Amino acid sequence: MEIAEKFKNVFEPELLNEIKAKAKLVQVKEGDIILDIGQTVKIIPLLIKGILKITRADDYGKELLLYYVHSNESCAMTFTCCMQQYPSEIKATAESDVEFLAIPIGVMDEWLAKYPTWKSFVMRTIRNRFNELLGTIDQLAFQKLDERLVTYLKEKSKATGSALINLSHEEIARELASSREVISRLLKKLENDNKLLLYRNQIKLLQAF
Amino acid sequence: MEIAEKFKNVFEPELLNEIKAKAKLVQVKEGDIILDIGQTVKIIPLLIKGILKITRADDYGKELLLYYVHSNESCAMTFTCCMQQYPSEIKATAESDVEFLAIPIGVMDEWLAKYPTWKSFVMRTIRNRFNELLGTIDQLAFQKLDERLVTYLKEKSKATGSALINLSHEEIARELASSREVISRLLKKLENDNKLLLYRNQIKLLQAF
DNA sequence: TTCAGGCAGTGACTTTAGTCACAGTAAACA
DNA sequence: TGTTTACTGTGACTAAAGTCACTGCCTGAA
Repeated sequence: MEIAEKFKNVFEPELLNEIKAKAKLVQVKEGDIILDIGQTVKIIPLLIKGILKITRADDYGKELLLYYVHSNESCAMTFTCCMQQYPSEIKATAESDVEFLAIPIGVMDEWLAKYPTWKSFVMRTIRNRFNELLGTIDQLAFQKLDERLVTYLKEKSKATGSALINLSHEEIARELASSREVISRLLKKLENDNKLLLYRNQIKLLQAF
Repeated sequence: MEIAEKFKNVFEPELLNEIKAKAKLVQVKEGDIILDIGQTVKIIPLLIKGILKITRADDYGKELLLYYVHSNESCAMTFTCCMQQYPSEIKATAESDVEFLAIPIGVMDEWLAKYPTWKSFVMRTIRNRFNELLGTIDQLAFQKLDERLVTYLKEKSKATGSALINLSHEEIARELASSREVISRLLKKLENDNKLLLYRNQIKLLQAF
């Protein structure tokens, strides 16, 4: 089994064996919703390939991007939710085709006590997600929409590893909890400032960005 | 030692003994800063009495209230920061006179593996703080300032257990990352709507609130 | 008792963001 | 190929929030 190899520098050998024995490989397609708000957390995902997008939504359809989960990472929310079988407060969508190891929540408790590498993985993950949420809060509280848009595009580009971003203005507005027209205008201003080029469903970031 | 009694329904007896042996009682005055942004976390606080206010600040002085830590609770940030000796991303101020048990971070690791009640306390705390951060994000992303102000006043009242809130408009503006004049106007509107009464450095919430 | 400093109220204005309406254009597909 | 649909651009307006400037008032220290 090649899969657990990805984690061989993260977890101790015994734990890797446990993972091999207990985890199930799951594959989902781009756009699939892994977990929606209100659903009960049933597994802990360990990402092997692809990117998960974690978002938050209000009662009437508005949405907001919180952070991405990359390969070799996991989602802190699931750790803490699963321990006591609480429903999820967030939504996880496959940003690209995704493969992950689904770890049954039952082993969480035991592994935490038994495997130091698991414990520090969990703590590191929680710490990172906390900081990402704080980053999101900073953006919302202290930055204007044009700055948030720039940050968003940079992150998106970094996440996909490309200067070409395939998104409509509508989708961007959605993830920033704003509106399409406003995003269109701000993007146009960035284009006029030679920071990027606009195409239909596509944005190309330039060096100056 | 009476102190650990407060936690006798939360932790197992052995752990209580350890706490008695290793923790140090600390008393601070209203307004004291327990931990500032950038400082290294040296202890885990277990609150016995009073309220801690956790805030976030940007590079140029603007501030934002994140959440309160009440009696019998702790701060999730310190858990995860201390594990790897990272600097704090947040600021903790004593909202009232505060007493807490300072637990040396060294024991964290050991207790997590050894005491199930400690582990679930930690996980519960992390989960609660996550949800509070999500609440803050919701407010910022989806609510207008007048709604945020109302929520803020309600929380404040709940935290202190009183319908009388001793704050200047300036301070409120600060914690909502807004400006004094705007808050003054919104408060005035609430007063006109018979939701509250305004005094110098004091606000009285009415039933209608 | 006076007076300086902190606090509150408010008018006038600017900036930022959101909304409405509509036009033009690219892509999809029948 | 022509038609439909989704995406983009933009003017005009409204709403929300922030800023500036000034006034008056309460209160605590001299």
